[in-house]
Amino acid sequence: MTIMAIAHDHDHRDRTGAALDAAAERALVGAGEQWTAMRAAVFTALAGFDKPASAYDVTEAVSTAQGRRVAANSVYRILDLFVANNVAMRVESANAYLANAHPDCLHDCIFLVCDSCGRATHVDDDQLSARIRETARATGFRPEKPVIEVRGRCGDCP
Amino acid sequence: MTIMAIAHDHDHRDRTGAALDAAAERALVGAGEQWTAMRAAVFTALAGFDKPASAYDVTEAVSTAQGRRVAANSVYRILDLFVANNVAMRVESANAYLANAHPDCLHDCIFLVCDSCGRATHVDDDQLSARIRETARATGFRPEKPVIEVRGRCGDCP
DNA sequence: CAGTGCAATGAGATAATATAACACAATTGT
DNA sequence: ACAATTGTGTTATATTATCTCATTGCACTG
Repeated sequence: MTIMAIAHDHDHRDRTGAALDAAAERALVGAGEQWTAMRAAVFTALAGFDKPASAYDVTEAVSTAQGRRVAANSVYRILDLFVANNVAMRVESANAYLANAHPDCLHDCIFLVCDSCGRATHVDDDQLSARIRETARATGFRPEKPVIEVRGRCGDCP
Repeated sequence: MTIMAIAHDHDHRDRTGAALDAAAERALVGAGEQWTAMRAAVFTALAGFDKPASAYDVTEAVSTAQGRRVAANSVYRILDLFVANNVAMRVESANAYLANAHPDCLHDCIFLVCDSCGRATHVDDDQLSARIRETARATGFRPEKPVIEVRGRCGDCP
C-alpha cells in the first residue's frame, strides 16, 4: 500500500493510446500479473470509450476488433483483474468501467457522472476522501473502499 | 442501527413497525401520492429487512406475505416511487434498497456497507456532503445526487 | 522429451437485476 | 355517473453478472 499525498504535486497529464496501454502493462506486470494478448485487447477496447463502458460494451468492442466472438465472462474476469490492480475503475452507480490513466497512483477517486451525456469525470481529493474514511471510522467501521460518485449534469450539457 | 452524527439538532429516534409505516404513509400522502395496499405491503416488507434488500428479495417477501405471486416490476415501480419521495433509499453499490426511518428530513446520505454481514449503516453528515457538492461544482458540474457509500467491515464483524 | 501443475481462456448455461408495452382496474375530479 | 388519471397485472425481454467445467499454452520437473 502506497499513499496518499494531500494535494498532489505529481503530474496528471493524460495519457492516450499506446502510452496508456504501456502504463497499464507496466502496472500489471509490476503486480506480478501477465500482460496477455487478450488483456491488452480488453484494455485497448476499454480505453477507446470516452465514457464508462459496460462489460458488454467492452465485449462487443473486443469482439469486433478481433473478428471473433469473445465471451463476456472472460471480459468480466479481466476487468475485475484490472480493477483489482488499479488499471481500471468501476463506476458503481453506472455498472460500468473506465480505464485508469494513472495506474501508478492510488486514490479514493470521485466520479462526476453526467446523467445527460453519460460521461464521467474523475476527480481526486485526498483530503475529502480522508474525511469520509474518518467519518466512517468514527462509528467503528473499518473502511476499505469508499464509493464516491456524484450524479448530475456536466458543464457541457444543458 | 442508524447512527447519527455530527450536525443536527432534530431528533432521530428510530421508528419501527407501525410507526415507521405511518411515517412513510404521511410522507407519501404529503407528496400527493396514494398510499395503496400494495405500497403499504412493499414498505412493510422492505422495513422488515435488517439489511439492504434487493427488489427481488422484497418481491419474495411481499409474495409470501400476500400468499400470491406479485410481479417484480410492480415492486420496482413502487421502490422507485419510494426513492423519489425519500421513503426508501437505494444503495447503489449493492443494488439494494433500505427503508428510510426519517422520510421527513432530507440529506445526502452516507452508507457504510459491511462486506461481511451485508448490513448498512446510514450516516448523515451535511457538512461533508456539502463539501462533496462543492468539489463537484468547482469543476463546472451541477450535482444532483451524491452517491456516498463506504465498503468495508462493520464494528460487529471480525 | 514426456509428464505434471498451473494460470488463462473458451464455451455454455444460468442467475440476478432491471425495463418495456400494453391491458385492465381503481381512484379522483367534475 | 363519467371521463381522465393513476396504479396494478401480465408477459416479455433486456442488461448485468456469475458458475462450472473443458481446453489451451506454458513453465517446471524429472
